[in-house]
Amino acid sequence: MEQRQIKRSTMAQIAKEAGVSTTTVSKVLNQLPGVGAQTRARIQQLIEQHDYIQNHAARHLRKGQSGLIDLVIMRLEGGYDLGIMHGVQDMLEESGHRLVIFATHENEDTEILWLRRLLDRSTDGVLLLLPYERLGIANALMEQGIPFVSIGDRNEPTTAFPTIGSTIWLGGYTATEYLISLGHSRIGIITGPLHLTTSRARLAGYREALERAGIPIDPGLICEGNYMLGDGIQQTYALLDQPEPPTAIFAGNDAQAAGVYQALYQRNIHIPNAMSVIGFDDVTYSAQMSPPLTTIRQPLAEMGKMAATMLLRLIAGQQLESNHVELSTSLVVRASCAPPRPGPLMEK
Amino acid sequence: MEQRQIKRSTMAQIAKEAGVSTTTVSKVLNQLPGVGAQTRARIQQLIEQHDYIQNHAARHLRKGQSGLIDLVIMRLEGGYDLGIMHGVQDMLEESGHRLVIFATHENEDTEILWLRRLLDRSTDGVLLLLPYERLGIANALMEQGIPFVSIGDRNEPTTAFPTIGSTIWLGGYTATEYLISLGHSRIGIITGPLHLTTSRARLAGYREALERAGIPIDPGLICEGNYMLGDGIQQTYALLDQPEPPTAIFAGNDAQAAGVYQALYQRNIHIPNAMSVIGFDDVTYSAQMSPPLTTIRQPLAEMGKMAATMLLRLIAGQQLESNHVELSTSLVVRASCAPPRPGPLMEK
DNA sequence: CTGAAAGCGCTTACAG
DNA sequence: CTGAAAGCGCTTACAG
Repeated sequence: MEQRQIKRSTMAQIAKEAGVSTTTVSKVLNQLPGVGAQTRARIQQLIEQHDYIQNHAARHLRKGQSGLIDLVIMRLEGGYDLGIMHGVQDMLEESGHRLVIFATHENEDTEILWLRRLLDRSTDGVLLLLPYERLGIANALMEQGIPFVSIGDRNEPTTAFPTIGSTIWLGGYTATEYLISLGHSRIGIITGPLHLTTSRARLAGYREALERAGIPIDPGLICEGNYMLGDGIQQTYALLDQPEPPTAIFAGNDAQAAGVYQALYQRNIHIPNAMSVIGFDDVTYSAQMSPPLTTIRQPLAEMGKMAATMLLRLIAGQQLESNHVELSTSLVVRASCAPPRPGPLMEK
Repeated sequence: MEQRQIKRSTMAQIAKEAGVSTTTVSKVLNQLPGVGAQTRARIQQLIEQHDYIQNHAARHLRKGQSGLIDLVIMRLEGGYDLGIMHGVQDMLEESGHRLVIFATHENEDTEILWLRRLLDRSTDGVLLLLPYERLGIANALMEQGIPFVSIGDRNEPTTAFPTIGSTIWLGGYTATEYLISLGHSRIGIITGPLHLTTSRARLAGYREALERAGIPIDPGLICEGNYMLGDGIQQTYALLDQPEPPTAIFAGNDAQAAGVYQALYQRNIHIPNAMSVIGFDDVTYSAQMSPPLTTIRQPLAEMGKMAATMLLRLIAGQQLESNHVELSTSLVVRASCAPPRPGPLMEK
């Protein structure tokens, strides 16, 4: 197929045709003062006629800004990540920046490759959507003086760099309290890796709710998972195989909840009649599960937006009013929870 | 927080320290011949010492290549799109290009905005992941001489530009044949919008399989949908409310299949005991459904890779051996299909 | 209000 | 093998 490269006009051409200098054209293009109304109009017209657009590389070289933001991610999974990304996109669309996606795939080599590429000054700033362990990247960025904001999970309660998150503890509390309000008292919880502050926050919320309700905490009902479908399945089996299994399960995130669903399906246990399930995150597919998942919503899009806003501010050289921001979680009631029902698990 | 911008070294500095011209440094950096072994070594060392990396904007301005590829998408949904994107990413990582994601959100204005931005020469090429109607964009790109490849659905059997897809017809045939092999003869199908070639291809495959098996085609079992969860629900109800409902349902894609699951759950119809369900696409979450969805796999990652490869070739000014490529679909058996069972739908 | 000139940091003929 | 010079297409003090 033919794909001729069409030669686009340059500022010099416009200037020539208009009989002015490129300086003047530049002023018109950038809406700067210091141009006569008539001259401006004439140039404006020419610009439109030519369908002229400033060459990006040239501007970038002069101004030192690429208009690019890197979003670094371990792997695009389509849940949590995607929600954040939507928010980021929305914000950047407004600001006119473009979003470059980079997935590290947990591969140190590609990570280093990316890090090196950063140094060619082709990125104005970075959004970090990485799990805990990889936060060494943050140090590299700080060293290089590249603006960045970190989103989501982390292992330390406090950090030296800007972060955005949500009120996880409250989410854990709310989920548990809701289950209790439905009448449950044996509530299983499948957590994330407990070395993560954010995993422990969920658990702490769970504990708080039980304590407030005067329900004793049974360590047998607390299972550590890994935020993935697979451990959701396994830990559910572990929970079901208890001498006195729970009547409700609180999963650490929605992917894990999908695992809970699968295990329950295998054992032929009806949701929510025989077992209530509540998740965490409220990703796109949560509403698409059967039955639609009741979950704790993290305002992912808003978090992404906020992170982008903070980053943009950093890039502009402004101060952040606060280095750490947490947006509030909320309960989304759908169809996976019901009052506990006496009797064996199997029946409908 | 402090985020000092660190001043990086330039080629000129390296040249000065090495006591050579920038010409020579440039040759070393780009591994060009014409530099003495000793000089080369000395410069190489200096480069490493300085941790020097070429300024991206300057290179871009000189060479006219930005190293950026735009992926244009309607909306990142986390299914089909994401699979393609993974493949694209893999390929671009190899080639050293960076992936810019742009979502149009079905909004004409943002689309035009994006189109205009393309003209600043900041993109080397474009990957189009858009539904049918929006393919007017293709024309704009052709006019501008910007290399691009279109992926997936389309309304015309043939196009003037490069496309990549998969053997949809065969997929439709394979799915239906599998159901028939299980013993089903009343097989419902929920299609995508029938003005799409790719939707009609699925249906044609379905017809072919039934005809081959000598099973008469019942128009009442053919429902037109829209590739979304919602219509999956609705059309399933329509199918169930037939005087003689099907024993198996073939959904146009996996999102729709999730809708089928929901409707079936509502009516308390067991999958696969009382109803078999087969999907199309094999997206990430298909295996996470309860029960895991049997589906027709489109090799999404491979399609993305192939599209990127083709685009890269186009950018390099090479000829494509073929303008249209279709990768093969395949059956992925999981747990949502079983032989039909006589008797009413409700029982377990 | 307008423009000549320098310069952003590279690469690339071209000459020696 | 090596380098001086031009130039990619802009923006920005600065002078008039």
